[in-house]
Amino acid sequence: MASTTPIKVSFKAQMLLAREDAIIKSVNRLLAEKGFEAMTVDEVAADVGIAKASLYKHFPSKEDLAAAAMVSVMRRAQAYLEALPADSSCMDKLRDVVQWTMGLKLAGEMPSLPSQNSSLRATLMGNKDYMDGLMEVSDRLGAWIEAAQAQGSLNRKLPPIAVLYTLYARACDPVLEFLKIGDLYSNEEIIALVLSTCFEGLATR
Amino acid sequence: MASTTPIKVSFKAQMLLAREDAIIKSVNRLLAEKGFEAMTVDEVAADVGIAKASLYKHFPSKEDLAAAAMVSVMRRAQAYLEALPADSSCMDKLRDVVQWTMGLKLAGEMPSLPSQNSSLRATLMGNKDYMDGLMEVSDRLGAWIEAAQAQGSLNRKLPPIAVLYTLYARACDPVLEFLKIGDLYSNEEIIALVLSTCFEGLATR
DNA sequence: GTCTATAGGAGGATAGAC
DNA sequence: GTCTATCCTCCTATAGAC
Repeated sequence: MASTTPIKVSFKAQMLLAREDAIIKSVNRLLAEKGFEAMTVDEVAADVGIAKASLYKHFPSKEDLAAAAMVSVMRRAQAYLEALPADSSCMDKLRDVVQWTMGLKLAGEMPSLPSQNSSLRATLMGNKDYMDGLMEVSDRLGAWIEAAQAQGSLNRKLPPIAVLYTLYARACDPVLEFLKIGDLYSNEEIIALVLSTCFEGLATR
Repeated sequence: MASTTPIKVSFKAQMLLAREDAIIKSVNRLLAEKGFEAMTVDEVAADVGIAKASLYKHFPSKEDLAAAAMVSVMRRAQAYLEALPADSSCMDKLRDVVQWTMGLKLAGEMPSLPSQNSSLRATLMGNKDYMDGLMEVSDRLGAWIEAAQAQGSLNRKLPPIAVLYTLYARACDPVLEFLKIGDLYSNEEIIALVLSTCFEGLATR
């Protein structure tokens, strides 16, 4: 008995995690598709294939569902930052990250949250996993930004915080979806275009 | 009797228009503050100071309220474009327009609509005033973009449509509100920063 | 933890008197 | 056209059986 119990517990815990992963995956996709307000908990339940009440056993509110999706994305971002080649220049790293986030967005894997909803903001701010991830990512990017400025490749006149926000904003840039709807360019071309306007600007160099 | 009737009618019509202007003004402000989904018709009615049912005598739906606000903004944009000095270069005109839209946004006068909501999209698409305004504005900006490219001040490698979208996107750039919340810079400084990153880019020139 | 069924409430829209 | 009062749908969240 004592020898089987740990295995059983571990198995159940694994099932639990697998289900929660499936939930987060659905939430992530639906958030990317329709946004927080338009996404309903019924849809999430239907998409996962479980009853709505079961969802609420895993996550106490719709806001927490969204927060879990954001934590998931943040973890992926951290992993991506970690995996960047150490011999890249800081400027290239910044380019890579922006490119990666835009790829996520175009692939329908970037949750889009209203920056205005207050109950959601409160939940996010109270979520330690999310805030820690956000802080770490911001610190890393901030360090690269300052290094790139010191090296002279990034415009020294721009406050690092403004640069950071500008990079973050590419993850929810409406230009991406507009160009995608226009259907004139491939995802790669769209990313290259927006990446260019972001770093090189609209004006001729 | 016959002599007073036209005056009475005109007066009543003027009152009607004045009230609708007040409604649109409230809608505009609330849309800028909270966005379409978070704004409730009850709030609009309370803000205007009339009953909700009265609102529905003027506008048949919440979507039409938002559309009216967008038409209003579009008219202001058309007037602004019209008033730009004819001797300015096309590049300067584009800069001026973007600067103006960002000023509107920072002043809380730029309605923010979700690009995803389908019923709203349908109403907007079906609104001739809005579509006509959008077309005219786009045509004007498009002409300036192509002229600026021909003249060499705007990057020739960028498709004009991508440039147009990029300029439009400044009207709802989250970087503006983030920097405003940070409270480190004045509105003018924020606008100058974003304008610079938009046209000159993040990389050193 | 999963289900069915339902509470509870917000919010868009309307009825009908004046 | 303005009001009060109400309808009705949708959606978050929960109760309670298994």
